[in-house]
Amino acid sequence: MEQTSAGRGRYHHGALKESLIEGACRLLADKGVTGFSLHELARRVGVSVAAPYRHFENRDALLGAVATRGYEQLLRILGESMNETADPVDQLRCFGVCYIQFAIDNPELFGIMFNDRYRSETEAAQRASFAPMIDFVGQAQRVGVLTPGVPAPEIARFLWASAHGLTVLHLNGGFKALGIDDTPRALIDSAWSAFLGDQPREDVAPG
Amino acid sequence: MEQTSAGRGRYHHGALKESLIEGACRLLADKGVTGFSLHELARRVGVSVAAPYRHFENRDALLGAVATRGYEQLLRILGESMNETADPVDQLRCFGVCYIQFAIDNPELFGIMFNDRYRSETEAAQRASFAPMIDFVGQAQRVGVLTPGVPAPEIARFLWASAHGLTVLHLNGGFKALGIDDTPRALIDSAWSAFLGDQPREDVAPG
DNA sequence: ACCTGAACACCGTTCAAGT
DNA sequence: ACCTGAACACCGTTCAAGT
Repeated sequence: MEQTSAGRGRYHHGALKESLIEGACRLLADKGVTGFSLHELARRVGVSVAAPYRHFENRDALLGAVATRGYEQLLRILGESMNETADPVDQLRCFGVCYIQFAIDNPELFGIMFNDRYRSETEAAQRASFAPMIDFVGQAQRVGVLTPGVPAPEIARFLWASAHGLTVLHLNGGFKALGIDDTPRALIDSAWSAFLGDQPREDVAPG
Repeated sequence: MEQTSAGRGRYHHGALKESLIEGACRLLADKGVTGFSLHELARRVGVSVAAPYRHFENRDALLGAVATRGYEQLLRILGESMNETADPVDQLRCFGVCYIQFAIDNPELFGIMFNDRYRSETEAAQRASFAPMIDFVGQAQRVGVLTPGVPAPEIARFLWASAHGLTVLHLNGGFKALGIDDTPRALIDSAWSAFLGDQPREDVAPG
């Protein structure tokens, strides 16, 4: 065998830890949490079953690292999307729509991110994902589109929570029998209309 | 060995299926989904490892039955609590508080109930739990405390979703760093104040 | 320091066999 | 019809041993 990717390639890898995380992300997406196994991951990455234990204390620690990647990916998506408009209300709406879409695109990853089992691993990344949301609420308050009476973290928390609940119920199929438009955009518009006003803006021209 | 409980007691049980579900509920609460195993369940119930397969197609089907029990229990709790007052707004508040409290008391069960994995088993029970909520929203609309313009199922869905999101974030510890009162009651009051008015009623005298 | 080989206890599921 | 016994492939984790 030739040396693998990273250069030094002593036994098998130069960067096994990174390969494990990437492989784990794919394996999780393929098989779900229940189908996820360290044996198969080791097989896929081409390494012995014991090798991952040099880099992660156990299965939970590895899945915690995957969940953390999830938060980083979500943060990046939210950042990109919310920068497409300067209107604070549209930014908040963007957050909700992207949040639901992210969960639809990565259901197994999303399912892991809020599991108490991995909290110690994901805590920091979760807080980092939450921070920009608070900023945008603060901006909306300063512009006068949200009441300044309530602390921004409290409003942000509620917007996050309701987006989260809508997402879970949507993934769970809870809206199918209700005969309601259940696109991410429609869910958010309808849910947040009491806060953000009833008429969503049409196609926003990028900056 | 003497005959067990139910009477006929041919080999071991009269009602193995019921024993399995009850044992599974306890095992789930003890060990969580990840720690839950059919081998240990069979051991606890005092039956061979193959026996459960006469009553459930597989592990998922058994956990689906447990999740269904969860919905039935939640429905009972909601019903009891919401009957303690006749005021529609207090009834809705009751729903939110009970919902969060149920999840705090049964975190592993709650975690299973909204997993897509068991949806086919839980679908009907979930809809049944959701129905009274729609009724109460309808009543609140007729009394004029909620706008009649929006269909009741849509409002109910949103209240459920936001309660669900608050619950998950709360269980996940997401409110600890924010320095906010995070009792179930405070979470619901703050979250729903825009819909249900700002001043929650004090102790309601029962019927 | 980083990885392999081999092993252990445990798990989901199956199936022939018992009553 | 309902259950047992025995088995299979698989999994999480450990540990002595290799380079």
